[in-house]
Amino acid sequence: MATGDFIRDIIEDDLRTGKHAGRVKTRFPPEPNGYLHIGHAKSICLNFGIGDQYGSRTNLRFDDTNPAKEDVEYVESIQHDVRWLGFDFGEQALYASDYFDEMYELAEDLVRAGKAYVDHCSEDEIRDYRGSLREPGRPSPYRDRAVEENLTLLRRMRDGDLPDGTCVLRARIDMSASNMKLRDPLLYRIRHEHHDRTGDAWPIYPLYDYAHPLSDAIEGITHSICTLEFENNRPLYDWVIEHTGVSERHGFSRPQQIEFARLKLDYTVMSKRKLLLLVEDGHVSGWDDPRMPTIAGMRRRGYRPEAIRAFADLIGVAKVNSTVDIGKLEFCVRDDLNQVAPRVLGVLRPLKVTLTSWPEGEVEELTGPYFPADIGKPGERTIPFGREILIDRDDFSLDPPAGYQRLAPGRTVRLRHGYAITCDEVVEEDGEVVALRASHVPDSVGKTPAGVDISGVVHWVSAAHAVPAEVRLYDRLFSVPRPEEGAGDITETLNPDSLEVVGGAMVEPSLDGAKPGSHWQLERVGYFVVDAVDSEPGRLVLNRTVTLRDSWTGTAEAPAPQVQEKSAKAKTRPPKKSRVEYRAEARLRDPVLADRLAAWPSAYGLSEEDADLLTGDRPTGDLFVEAIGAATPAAVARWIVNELPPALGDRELADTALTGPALGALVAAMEAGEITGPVAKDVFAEMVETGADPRTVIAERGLAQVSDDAAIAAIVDGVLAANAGKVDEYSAGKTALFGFFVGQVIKGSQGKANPQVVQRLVRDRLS
RNA sequence: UGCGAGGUAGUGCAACCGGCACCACGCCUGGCUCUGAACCAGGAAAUCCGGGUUCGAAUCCUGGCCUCGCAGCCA
Repeated sequence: MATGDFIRDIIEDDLRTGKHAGRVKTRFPPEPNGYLHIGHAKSICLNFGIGDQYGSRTNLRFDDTNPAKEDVEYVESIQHDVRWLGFDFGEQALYASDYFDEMYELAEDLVRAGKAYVDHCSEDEIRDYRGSLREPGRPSPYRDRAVEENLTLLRRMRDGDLPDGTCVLRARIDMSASNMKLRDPLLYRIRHEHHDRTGDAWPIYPLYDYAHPLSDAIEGITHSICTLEFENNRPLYDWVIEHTGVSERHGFSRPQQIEFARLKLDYTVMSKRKLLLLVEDGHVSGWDDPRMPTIAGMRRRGYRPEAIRAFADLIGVAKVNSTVDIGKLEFCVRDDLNQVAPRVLGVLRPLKVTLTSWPEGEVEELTGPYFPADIGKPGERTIPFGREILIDRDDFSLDPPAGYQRLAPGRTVRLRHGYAITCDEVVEEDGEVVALRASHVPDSVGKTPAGVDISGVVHWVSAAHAVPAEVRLYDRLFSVPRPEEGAGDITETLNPDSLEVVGGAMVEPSLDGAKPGSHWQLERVGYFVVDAVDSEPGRLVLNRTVTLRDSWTGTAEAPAPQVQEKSAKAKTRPPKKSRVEYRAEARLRDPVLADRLAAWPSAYGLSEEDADLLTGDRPTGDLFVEAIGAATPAAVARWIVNELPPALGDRELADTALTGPALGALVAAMEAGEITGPVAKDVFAEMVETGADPRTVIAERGLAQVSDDAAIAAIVDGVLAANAGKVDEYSAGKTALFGFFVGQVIKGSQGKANPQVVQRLVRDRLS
């Protein structure tokens, strides 16, 4: 189920143009400093999904460049989670540290080429020299050190001669770049630190901006997909690959970095730091606490990989930062479990019901299928039934509200898969209902005797046969939708009811000995999983994965309050310099432009706005002047203002073959009605490309406007005949289709049909 | 503030070259039902704002507004 997102669009384009010689290769590059969470799952599904789709194996590569923060515990859990999600990265994961030798060699190359230098500034000095968002940085005093000296120093760094923090290796790019990432970024820092894989071999470690592009290039990655916050790093990514020549060295095309929006979810947090805090401060039982958005937590909660992958599919991939409604995840989980979880009976808070009409000691074996008919799966189990049964307290009401479909005094309900029973008597103690006495309706299993009025269906277990279970009811971790946006500590908004342990639950005997990790639906209650950690023979522990959807609006609890506290970050930014100002400045510098602005509106009948746009630079204005010979100046101006920029793309006017006289001729032809607007745009595109003469193109291709009723009517009839269904919809009131018909006719004429004539004829035919 | 990215129903995501605003979750109605589930049918609900180009603008031009990211020897 390949969804077409913007990344796959890029890949398709690259495949068409042969950019990477037909190869597609992606990677997932986690830093082993925490457990994977649902946000990573989105990225994993994206990268591995693309790999699967294009038949290439996706690399799992650990970005292990900072030994101080990383741990083998995480590399193991990450591999386990990726495999559990259903993805294959081969026998071995890869490691950035495997490329340390080559990275170092390339660093020496950079130094030799004068593109990197060793800087002895302190951390504070480096920050200071870097400047700020508004001021450019200043060169470090060490920036122009001799190549030989840099080389010697770099080798001393590598040899471990220098203590931590004495110096760093920096790329020599541009200290005044407006993109801060380009202000001589750090490549290597000294860290006398033991590394899990390279041991004590290296006292220096590369930084992300250096290690990451090199790792991608070495592995022959074609599309390096990362999150939005790395957009500013892309020029640096490209710089490293270009100036080290690493791709060429390995015989690969250069990888392309593409950024997408990371996943955010309601009612939870996603940053590793905050998750770690929840674990360390004991707000949850560990990384795999079922309330955690970690893969491990969701697994223990009972989410299956299928559900997580479906979720990744559902939310799509885009460049807009957005927060996904956690209900979508729950939908995917239910949708998945609905197909696979056998249905069984269990009561959370038992209320004893004695069936006075049922003989003491008599047990009947009822049977119930594991799946409802629409799932279409086989299997059934027996359910013992006796004089004493247990139902859920929630299924009885002394004073039932309107529409209540459960048990109440005098009412009759169906016991799921069993008899109908009627509540005869309520046993109360201290004003509390402690038990019920009821009678069964004879011969009501599988049928309803005439005259019996059944209020609803209720789940139950036999008191004598049921097995006890500990049930853990999980709910969202936070009580507010955006815990990270509040002013204070995130722990202040933790949901106090995110875990409720129900000790006295009773489930049907078939659940005795259920396998840890197995999924069940307790009918009318929810989906549950047998806890993989705490459940053992003789002690059944069930985690509620997700509730059943509940569409009963009768007494539905009020929806969680939508706390809106967006003011926290609603600081308004000062306005930035607009393009108007740039044009105004240009006119200040160049009196010719200023004169043009002053003179042209009255001289040529231009609007102030068009005049402004035409006089921001010389070439645009020159083009205008050269073009107005044959055509009306205002029309030429409109064309330059509206049609030139999209035709230009990133090019400068001077880089195209477009000339003023040719443009004038085109506009004149259009004004004279010789050609239509759409045709003019096509011709214009070609003029920009090749410098063709518009008259020649029009004549040679026969692009003259068609206004002849008969010719157009023929096309109209053809279009209406080919879209009979749409015509019916139109007659039925869908008038928005009018534009569709007009568009089809104009396309049918290759854009040559006079639009007014088309409109008139379509209108005639349709009425 | 310099630079970069972005703004389509409540939510998420589409609409290649200007021509039917798509789909899904959620919500509301109804149907079916021995799960108030599932399933089926129907419905309400959106192009950030202003101006312009065009027969026609979510899409092109233009002005504005709003949001996010960048000043770690983190990634």
